[in-house]
Amino acid sequence: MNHRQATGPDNTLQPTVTPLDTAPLYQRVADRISNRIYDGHWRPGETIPNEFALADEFSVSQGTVRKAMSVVEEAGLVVRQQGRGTFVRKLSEERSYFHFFRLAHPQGERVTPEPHTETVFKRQANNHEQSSFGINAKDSVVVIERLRLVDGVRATREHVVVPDSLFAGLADFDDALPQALYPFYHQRYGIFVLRADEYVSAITADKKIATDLKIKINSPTLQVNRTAFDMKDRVVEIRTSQFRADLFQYNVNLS
Amino acid sequence: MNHRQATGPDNTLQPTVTPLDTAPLYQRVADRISNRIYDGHWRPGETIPNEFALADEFSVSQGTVRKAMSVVEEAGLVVRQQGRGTFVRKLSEERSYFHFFRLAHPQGERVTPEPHTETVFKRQANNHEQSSFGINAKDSVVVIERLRLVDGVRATREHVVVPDSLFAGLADFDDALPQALYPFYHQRYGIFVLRADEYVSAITADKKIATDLKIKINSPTLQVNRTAFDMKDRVVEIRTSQFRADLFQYNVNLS
DNA sequence: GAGTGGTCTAGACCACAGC
DNA sequence: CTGTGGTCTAGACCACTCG
Repeated sequence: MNHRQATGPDNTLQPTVTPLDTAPLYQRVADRISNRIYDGHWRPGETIPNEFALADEFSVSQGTVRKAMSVVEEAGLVVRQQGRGTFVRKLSEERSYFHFFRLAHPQGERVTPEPHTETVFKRQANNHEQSSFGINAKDSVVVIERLRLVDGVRATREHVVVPDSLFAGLADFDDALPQALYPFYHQRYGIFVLRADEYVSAITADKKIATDLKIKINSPTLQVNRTAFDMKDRVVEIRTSQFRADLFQYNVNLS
Repeated sequence: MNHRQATGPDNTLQPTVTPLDTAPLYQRVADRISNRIYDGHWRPGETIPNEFALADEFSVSQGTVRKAMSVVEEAGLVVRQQGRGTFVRKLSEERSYFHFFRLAHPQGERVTPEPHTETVFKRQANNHEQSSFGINAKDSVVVIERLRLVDGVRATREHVVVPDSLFAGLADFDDALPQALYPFYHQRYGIFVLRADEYVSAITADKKIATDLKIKINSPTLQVNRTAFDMKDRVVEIRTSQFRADLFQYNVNLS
C-alpha cells in the first residue's frame, strides 16, 4: 500500500519503492485513465468504474483517483455527474458545433447553416500538409469541399484537408458526410478534436470565391484558417473557410 | 471546530450549525478571499497569508482553504508558487497584451504596435453605452481614440469607450496613457479586466478609416468589436478597432 | 533549516440519481 | 434504499525557495 513514504512498518528505511517516474501519482493515474480512453478500452458514452474501484485497482486512495479524474475531466475526456457516475465524453453535435463554429449574425446571434454541395477527393499532400500532419511526400490527403446555405442563400465555403492515414476510406464514403464533421471523426475514426488554432483575415473575393458564394468579385470576405488538434495533440485537420462578410461576424470569448 | 457533522462529541444530534447558506464551504471561503482582493484589503503583488493561517482564521481545515484557493486561482485573481507563497495577481503588460491583443502577421507571429496619436475626451453616453454600462442618459463616458504603428507604418485604429463613473479623472489625465490600458485600469482604478467578447468582421474602409490608416477607400479592413468585463462581470469597456487587412490576421486558440 | 505550497492518505458525511 | 460523485477533515510527508 505505501508507495512513497519512508516510514514503512518495518524499520529498514527504504527510500521509496521504484520512484523512477518522478511525476505525481495522480498525474500517472490520470495518464493511465486517459490511455484507456484513447485506446478504446472505455468507449464514448460508457460509464467508467467508480472512484473506489479505480483506487483499488491502481492501489491508491480514492482522493488520488479523484484528483486524477479532475485532470482527465479538465482535458475534456470525461464528464462527471453527481449521483450518476463518470462517463467518457461524447462529442455531441452541440459541443462541436457551437464550440468550433464561431459565426454570428451582425446582431450577435449564432448562425446555423445547412449543407448545400459537397465534393470529396484524394490527392498527394503538399508541403504544408506534409509538415503539419507529419507525413511524407508520397502520402495522400483527403479533401472535402463544401458550400453551405444560411436562410437559403449561399453563405459559407469550406475547404477541409485531413490525412488519409488517419481517415482510411473517407474518400470513398458513399453517403453525404454529416453536417458536423467532428462528432463523425470521433465516432468513426476515434479522433477527438479538442482544440484548434484559428487565423481570421479580411480578403477580397477572387473569381472562384465570388462564383461559389454568388457575390461580386472583390467583395469583402472573411477567411478563417484553422488547424485542428486531437487529444494527443496531433494536427488532424487543416481547414480554410470563407464567409460572406455582409452576413457574418466571427465571434470569440476571451478569458 | 466541527461545522457540518451531526456526530458531535455530545450526543444531542444537532443537525448542523446554521447552514442557511447552502453553498459548499470552500466556495464561501473562496468568495471571502476574492472580496478581500476586490476591496483592496490585499493589494496586487502582495503575499496572501499561508494556507494554515487562513484555515485558522476561517475555522476550516487547510484542505478546504486549499480547494478555495484553487477556485480563486482559476478565476485569475491569484498566482501560487510552490515554496514561495500565494500572491495577488498583477495584471502585467505581458498578460494583458498577449491575452487580449490577438493580432498576428500573416506568417503567424504576434504583432507589437507602437503608439502614434491619441485623443481623449468626454461626452454623453449613447443608447448602446447606457444599456451596456448600466448608466443613465445624463451620465458621461470617456472616449480614447488612438492610432498605432507597426514597423513605422500606420496599422491600427482604436476607439475605446469607458464609463466616467468608474474612471474618474481619466479624461483630464495629463500624460499620454500607457500603451497597455488594462494594467493601467487595474493599478489606477482597481478594475481588473478578466474576460472579453469579441466580434470580428471584414469591412471596406470608409473615408475616415482610409485617411487614418493611409490606405485607399474601400480597402478590405478587419474590424474588431470588443466588450470587456471585469472581475465582477460588469461591462467596463467598449472598444472598436480597425486593422489593415493586408498586414494582419486575427488569431485565436479554441479549446 | 524554516516556511511555503503540493501530494497523498483514510475516513466521515452530504447531495443527488434512480430503482 | 443503494450507489455515485462531492465536500470536509486531520495529519503526514514531499519539493521547492530563500535566508
